[in-house]
Amino acid sequence: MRTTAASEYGCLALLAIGERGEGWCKRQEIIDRFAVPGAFLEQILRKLTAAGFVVSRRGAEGGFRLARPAAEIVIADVMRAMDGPLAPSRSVSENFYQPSPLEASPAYHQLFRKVRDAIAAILEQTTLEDILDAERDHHRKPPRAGRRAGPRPAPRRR
Amino acid sequence: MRTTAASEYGCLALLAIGERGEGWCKRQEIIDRFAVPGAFLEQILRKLTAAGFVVSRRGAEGGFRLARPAAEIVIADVMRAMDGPLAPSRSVSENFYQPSPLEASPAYHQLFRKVRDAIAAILEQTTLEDILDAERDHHRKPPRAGRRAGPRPAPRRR
DNA sequence: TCCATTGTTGACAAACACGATCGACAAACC
DNA sequence: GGTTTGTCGATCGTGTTTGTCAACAATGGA
Repeated sequence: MRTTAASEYGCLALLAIGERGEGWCKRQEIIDRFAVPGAFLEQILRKLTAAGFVVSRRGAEGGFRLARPAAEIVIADVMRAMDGPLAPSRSVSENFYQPSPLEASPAYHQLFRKVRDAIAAILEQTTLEDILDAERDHHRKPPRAGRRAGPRPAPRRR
Repeated sequence: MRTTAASEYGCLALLAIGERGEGWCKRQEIIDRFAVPGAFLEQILRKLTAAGFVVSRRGAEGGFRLARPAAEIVIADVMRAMDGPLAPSRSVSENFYQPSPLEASPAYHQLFRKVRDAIAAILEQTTLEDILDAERDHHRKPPRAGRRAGPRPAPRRR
């Protein structure tokens, strides 16, 4: 039940790019920050551009920038663009359906659909902005064992 | 975020074996019922045996039988035995941990862990007995478009 | 104008996992 | 003994994943 490295790297790249805000984020910055193989990242950035998550600019002072507000970039969409289906089996995928012997068992079919829905529910509800916020939060308070107290900051939902 | 065919076939095999109750279920029966490639299924049955889910008997009238009550066979364990980690990334796996660049981002790391937990929650809670029950249920009432009483039959989309 | 920087493109290739097959063998039953 | 059925180990093609490379194009600055 694994994602690919491409999906992980893609998400991380968006994080690095998003943190730069209006500025242009160079590929090299991403490489330095997350220690991902540069030549591979290049391919991933291409995909992110093609999928419309980021825009690019060449030349000195070039780089990548988000194509739209972070709040409008849904993680589920990012992973689908990189990886294909979120669903554990294509036979229960909304967007990439394909038949499979699994369908011969209604019970399993429904179980797998439940798994798919659970995954989708989380990933569809999370935007890049949520990630950026959480990352900033985490920077402010060094990683402690206990999770914060107090009246939670109102879960940000799109 | 996919499972392998081996995992699907393994689950289906257990279903077929479980349905035979005390009797010995031959490989051929499983092949006939689910249209899975026989030689491949053999490998899967070997794994299921090695993992202690089923026991086997050779010779004419041989076959496979559950090694313990269906209620004690947890689907999560089955899939782990077939596929490895349930987690979407090894960096958030409880049982198969490995480092990954993802850990450089606490926000993503937590998000992925949430996904892992959601998957595990469903699969750890479901036993083969649940599947057997659901399958029987489904047999009693022929596959109709509408789910029981309720207002609209909720358009079946895939 | 020319150069350094940076993204763009397409092709390529190594490594690995997946899905599947085969042949020889071992037990159980008739 | 022969048939049925599971066991084992090896192998293998294919596709995907991960990663590299070289040539090219645009941008900004000297």
